[in-house]
This record gives sequence, C-alpha cells and structure tokens, in this order.
Amino acid sequence: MEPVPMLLAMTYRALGDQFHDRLGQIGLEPLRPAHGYVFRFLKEKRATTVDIGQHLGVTKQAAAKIVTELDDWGYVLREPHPTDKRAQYVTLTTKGRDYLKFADNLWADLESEMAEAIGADTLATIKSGLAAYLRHVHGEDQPGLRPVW
Amino acid sequence: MEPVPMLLAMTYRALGDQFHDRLGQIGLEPLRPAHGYVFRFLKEKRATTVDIGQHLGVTKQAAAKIVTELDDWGYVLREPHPTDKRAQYVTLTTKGRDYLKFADNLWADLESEMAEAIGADTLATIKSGLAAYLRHVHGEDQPGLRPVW
DNA sequence: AAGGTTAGACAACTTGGTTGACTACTTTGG
DNA sequence: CCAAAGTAGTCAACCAAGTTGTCTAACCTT
Repeated sequence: MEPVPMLLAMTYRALGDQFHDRLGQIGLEPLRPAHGYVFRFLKEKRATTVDIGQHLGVTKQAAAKIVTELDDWGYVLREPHPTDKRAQYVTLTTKGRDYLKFADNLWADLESEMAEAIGADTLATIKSGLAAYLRHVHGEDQPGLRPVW
Repeated sequence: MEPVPMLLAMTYRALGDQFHDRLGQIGLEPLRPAHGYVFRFLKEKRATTVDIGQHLGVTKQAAAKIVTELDDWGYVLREPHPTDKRAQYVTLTTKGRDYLKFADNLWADLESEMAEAIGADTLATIKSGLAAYLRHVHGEDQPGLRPVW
C-alpha cells in the first residue's frame, strides 16, 4: 500500500483539480488555493495583512502580494484600522463573499460525491481521524497552512 | 469541521515536517519530497528522465534538473539505454538505496506513531478510504504526484 | 521623552518550475 | 526502403511565488 503521505497528497490534489476544473467551467476566475484560504479566514475574523501571513504560514510580504491581487480584482478592500494608524483591516467585498459562497457549495458537492464513492461513514472516520491526529501533533494552536511540496 | 482538503493538506504537512526534522537531526541531507518520490519510483522500475517527469507530473526539463542533482550528489547514475541510443536509464546507486531504506523506516515510525495516536483501525480506514477514492476518480492509471499548493 | 517593537511598502534575490528551440535518434506508413 | 513524423535529452530564456533585507511611520513601554 502506498505510504500515507502519498495518499494524502494525491487525494488533496484530486479534489483540488476537480474544484479548479468546475470553477473554470462556470467561467469563474480560478483563484489559487491561497486566495480561498484567505476568504475563509476573513469570513471568521477581521484581519490585517500580517494576520493573514501568519495564518497562511508565509511572510507578511508574501501575504501583502496576495492581498494586493485580491484588492485589484475587487474581492477585498483595505480599510483603516480604527486605533492603529499603521495598520489596515482587510475585509471581503460582496464579490468576495459571493465567490466564497459559491466555492463552499462546490466543496460540499465534491465532499458528498466522495461520501457516495467511499461511504459516508468512512469519510466521517477519515475526517475525525485526521483532525484527531492534528490535535495530537499540534495541540490547540494549529500552525499556518503553508505550501506543501 | 474543517473542510476535507484542508485536513489533508495539514496532515500531509505535519507528517512531512516531522520527517524532515528527524532526517535533519540525524545529519542526513534533507532532500526534497520530489527526490524521495523519485527514489521510490526507481526502486520499482527502470526509468528514463522522461518517465520520471511523467511520474512526478512535471516537464522533462524539470525532471532533468532533479536527476542532475541526484547524480551530482551520488544517489543515482545514468547508464546507456540498451536499445535506444538517445535515452538513458536512471538507476539508484547504493547510496540511493540506503537513503531510501532509511527514509522508509522513518516513515514507518511516523505511521506507527500516528496509529498509536488515533488508533490502528482508524488509520487503516483512512488509508483504504483514500485509496478507494483515488481509484474512483482516476481508475487504474493514477496521474503524477505534482506540487500541490 | 527614549528605546524597542510592529505594520506595511519597496527592492533584490532564490527556487522550482515553465515554454521554446534544437540535435540526434527512432518509429511509422506509403 | 525511405521520407516524414515523433521522441529523449540538453540548452537557454523566462516566470511565479516565495524569500531576506531595509526603511518609515506609528505604536508601546517605562
């Protein structure tokens, strides 16, 4: 049997490719995974560029590039930080929230197709098993998501 | 709960980081994942640079760079193809096979630690579940491994 | 008020890939 | 059997997405 990491990488890849393909078919600009993770992060909390870098596990400079792109494309905007004149909050625009909603539906589709293919109970075991392992390794403060290869 | 792809990426990452750290502690040069996948591939079959590129899911030029590195470091050597004068077989040296053996043990350690953390049965379900999904998506001819982020 | 820290911007560089072009050899089809 | 098309490998130019390093302005001690 394949070693675990290989299985993880290939499955991630298979899911990601399908996601990407379907977005493309709809004609939606296929942002990179990092962009999606930023959306997901911004939905939860107000965040600065530095926060985003932390969350993604990249330098603030790299995060700044991503934020600039998203800003140029109209998915986010920067608004002044209420108390800190150096900082800016990055917030989702309506376009950004719509994209996220659409993407979430797509992910849900893929996940339920996966459940259908291998069994909902198996999928549930996979999810809780991986989550348990991550807690085991990292405790409560998970690190950034960071590139993988 | 986190979406599946996130869990996959984070777990892959967590395992890979531990692997990398432990290799570093031993003082062994920590090759990149791609190198490891090449070793694993060469153990199975005789392969040319083009084959390797195919397997990794990168261009032959990118594969050639990797092979050149491995050659320079003494992990593989190129020998003339018996029937095709253009081609060369890339084969593991003893150093390469030793590295692979060592890495395999390390992976096995990590996997059994994972089994201990989440239960051997859960791990087994994860592995077979993911494998089943990959068969479902790709049929028998799996694509390359390819970068992920 | 002084000294250390932090958010963000700018620039130079690195890494790991890409595309394109070319040579030498191989395979195929009339 | 040979001409045309295809393939292995190499070289070179380029690109994307990160990195490090430096700087300014603002912030936080004390």
